[in-house]
Amino acid sequence: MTENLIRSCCEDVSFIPDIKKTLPKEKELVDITCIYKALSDPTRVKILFALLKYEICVGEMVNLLELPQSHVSHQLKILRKYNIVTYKKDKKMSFYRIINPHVKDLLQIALKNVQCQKKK
Amino acid sequence: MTENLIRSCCEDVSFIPDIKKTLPKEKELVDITCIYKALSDPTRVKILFALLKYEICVGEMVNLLELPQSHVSHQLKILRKYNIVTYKKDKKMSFYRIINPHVKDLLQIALKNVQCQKKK
DNA sequence: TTTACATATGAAGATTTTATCATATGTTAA
DNA sequence: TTAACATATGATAAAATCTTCATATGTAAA
Repeated sequence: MTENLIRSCCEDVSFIPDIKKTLPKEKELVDITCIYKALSDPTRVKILFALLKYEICVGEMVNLLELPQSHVSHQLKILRKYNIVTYKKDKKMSFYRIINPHVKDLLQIALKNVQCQKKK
Repeated sequence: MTENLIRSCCEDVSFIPDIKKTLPKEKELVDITCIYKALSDPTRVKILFALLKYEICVGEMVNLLELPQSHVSHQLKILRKYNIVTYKKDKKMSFYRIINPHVKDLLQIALKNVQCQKKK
């Protein structure tokens, strides 16, 4: 990570406007953090790991997670809000699946990150 | 995302224990969410985008972000807590850089995600 | 049309996170 | 040693999030 970093210097702040230009704008920054917020809860991450392989209905998630049904539904609502999952109704049940194409990569990187840090 | 998903069925819950085995354990789930928590604030993400290219001291970040110095320091403390950045002292100043090897990928994916969603 | 089942939502307290002010620490220069 | 500067920390109020209970909605079977 350390290669070729440009070292700034407090005496010369002239390049600060240049850095500013390269950075994402406020609106974009907030949007970027949305996906991280969506993934920063263990219940939601567990749901998503399951949904990587399976299309699962709410009742099964409740079994899987051993949490109150309302809690699971609320977490699913959050995942829907951020456009990470969608669902289709079949009889009385709602079957969920992932629609965001980047979630899988994000999950895998975070998992690798944990396993990598464990070694130290 | 939809290809080859195994469709579960509430009548047959026998496979639930099998899914459970494949999922990360509670401790690991919490660890996974840590990196997302670290990245789920716009100020921290902005700092990290800058640190992708530059090694920057706190005073410059204050200039860059136009936020109170204490706020910037607190955010840096959080990034240190999660082992995402480190710093070295030079004269009176602290120069920060990224040490986590996965942050760059995570940032790029989230950025792509935003740009991708904008198109819709 | 009742009844039961599956899921979703509202409300509210507990917890966590964010943002700011005031101040402490540590370093360099006078 | 004192003063000035750069950064870090403590305290705290405000905002957001998590979690649960109670209940609403919607569907299908009796």
